[in-house]
Parts: sequence; C-alpha cells; structure tokens
Amino acid sequence: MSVLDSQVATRLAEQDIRYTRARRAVVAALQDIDGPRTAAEIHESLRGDVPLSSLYRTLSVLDQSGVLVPHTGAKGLVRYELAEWITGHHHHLVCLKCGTIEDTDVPPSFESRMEKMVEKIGTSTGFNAVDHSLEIHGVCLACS
Amino acid sequence: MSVLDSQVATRLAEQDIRYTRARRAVVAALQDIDGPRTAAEIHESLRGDVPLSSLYRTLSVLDQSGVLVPHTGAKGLVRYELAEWITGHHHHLVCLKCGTIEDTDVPPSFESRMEKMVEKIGTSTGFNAVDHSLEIHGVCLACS
DNA sequence: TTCCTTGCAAACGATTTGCATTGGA
DNA sequence: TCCAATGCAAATCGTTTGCAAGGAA
Repeated sequence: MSVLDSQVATRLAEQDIRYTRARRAVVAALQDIDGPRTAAEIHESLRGDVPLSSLYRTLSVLDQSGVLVPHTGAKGLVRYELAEWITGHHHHLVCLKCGTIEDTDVPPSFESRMEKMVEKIGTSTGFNAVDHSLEIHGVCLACS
Repeated sequence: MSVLDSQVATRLAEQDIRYTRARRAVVAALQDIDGPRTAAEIHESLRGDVPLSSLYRTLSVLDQSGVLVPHTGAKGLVRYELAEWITGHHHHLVCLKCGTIEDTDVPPSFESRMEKMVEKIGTSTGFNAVDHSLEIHGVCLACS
C-alpha cells in the first residue's frame, strides 16, 4: 500500500467509508495522471474492470469524501482529479479543441498575491470564497 | 434597436447570419444578467417563447458567430454569456452549492500581471494560450 | 422566391437509480 | 455476520437531429 493509498485509506476510515477494490483502482488510475479525466477516460484506463455505473458511484463517493474534485471544464463533461491536499495547489490549461485539462503551476509570488485578492473579493461582495483556480484557455500541443 | 443590438446585428451580418426573433430574444435576455446562464434558465426567462430545441440551436449559432461564450462551470451544465467584446473582460464567482456563476472584476494592476503570466506559461509549455479566467469557488450570498 | 430558421417529436449520450447479489470490516 | 458496495438493466436528463412548415432577405 503506497503512501498515497494509506492517506486516502485514513481519510475514508474517518468517515466510515470502505476503501474497496473499485475505489483503490480509481485512485491508482488518477495517481499517474496530471489533470482531470472524465468517467469514460477512467473507465478505459481501467480496461473495463469497473463497470460504468459502478464507476460513477465510486467517483461520487470519492468526491463527497474529499478525495476527488470534479471539474466541468469543457465539452460539458465532468472530469475528476485528486484533491489538492493530495496533489498540491495548481491551476489548469484547458484545451478549446479537445477539451482536455492539464495541471500547471504559477510562481509563488503571483500565487500569494492571487490569494490575497481572492480573499478581498470575498469580503467585499458577500461571496464566501473557499478556493480558486486560474483557467487558461487555448490550444494544447497535441491539437496544434 | 439598442446599441448592443446593432453591434450584434453587424457581427451577424458580416457572416451572413440572420438576426431573427429568437436570436434577438436570447441576446436581450442575457443582456440584463451578469453571468453565464444555462439553456433551461434562459428558456424560463423567455417564458417558453422559444422552445428548448430551437433555443439550443440559437445558442449554438450565437456561440459559433462569436456573440456568446459557453462555460461549463458547475453541475455539468453548459452556461452561456455574452462574449467579452460586448461585456468587457471579467472573472467568475462559482457557487459550490447552487452552481450559479456571477461575473466579477479584479484590479487592473493584478489583471496585467496575470496576463503576462498567462503568456509566459504559454511560451514555456507549448500550450497556445488564447484567454484566461480566474474562477473563484465558494458559497454565494443566496446559499449561505 | 429561395434558403434559412423554426417547431415538433424522436434519437442520443452521459449519468443515475432499483434491485438482487456479493464482499469488506 | 451485516450492512455497504457492486453489477446489470432500465430510467432520467440535458442536448441534438430529421423533417415538414413558416419566415427573413
């Protein structure tokens, strides 16, 4: 059991949620990938080991328990990735052609300024900010 | 015909696309709103004047002609808003509870720094950046 | 008049759910 | 053991499309 696996196991145990075969498989699959993926993509990378209907339930459980985060970045498809307490904070490159989303980082100095700004926007508008993500839209290497 | 209307009319005329009743209605509906809305929401605010299937076709035409921009921000629903050449550049407050997206601005000094950064990320990763949007996630006033 | 656009109904694709069975702590 | 998780098939929901009728240039 990898470090990541035991972190996730702990997180699920705290909530009395079982860490089953399907759930392990999904976490493992997302571990090797640096960006959100759709249910269909995960299903394929699992070579059909987990039927789609179970996969959707698995994604939903892992989302609600804070292990995954959903993104609905492009083409109206929901894409999941490991939560930031696992991957670390990052931002997204969204391809306008194929809809793929990849992770990217920004310089720490910019990041801290962005955080302050987000906080300020919250207090001045009544919007209770929790999180933020800079979405950069364009065309990825594979599509250009 | 409002200023906005004639701008849109011109844009469509350049592409030999008719500015019909349904298209005018959608543009007018989005004009009063400061954030992306789903087809269902637009349909409702039009009080069913435009049937859903026609509405989807209308949204698609206005998207392809550069009048609207789609966002797939939350709950896996596609939301449309007027393009930035009409509304001006802005960012988004995304409510994690109800999924609504509202527009917001950031200070110009921050904005220009963000633009430079986005450009740099593009050149250093092979990703051809076109556009960006800071998505601030949290809980909106109505939901808290 | 001539296409483009509309409306209706049927088709589609992603996601969800009911229910009987299996499996994990 | 005992309840949660799974697998299958059917249902649901947002969105798309074929086709005949109506409308803008």
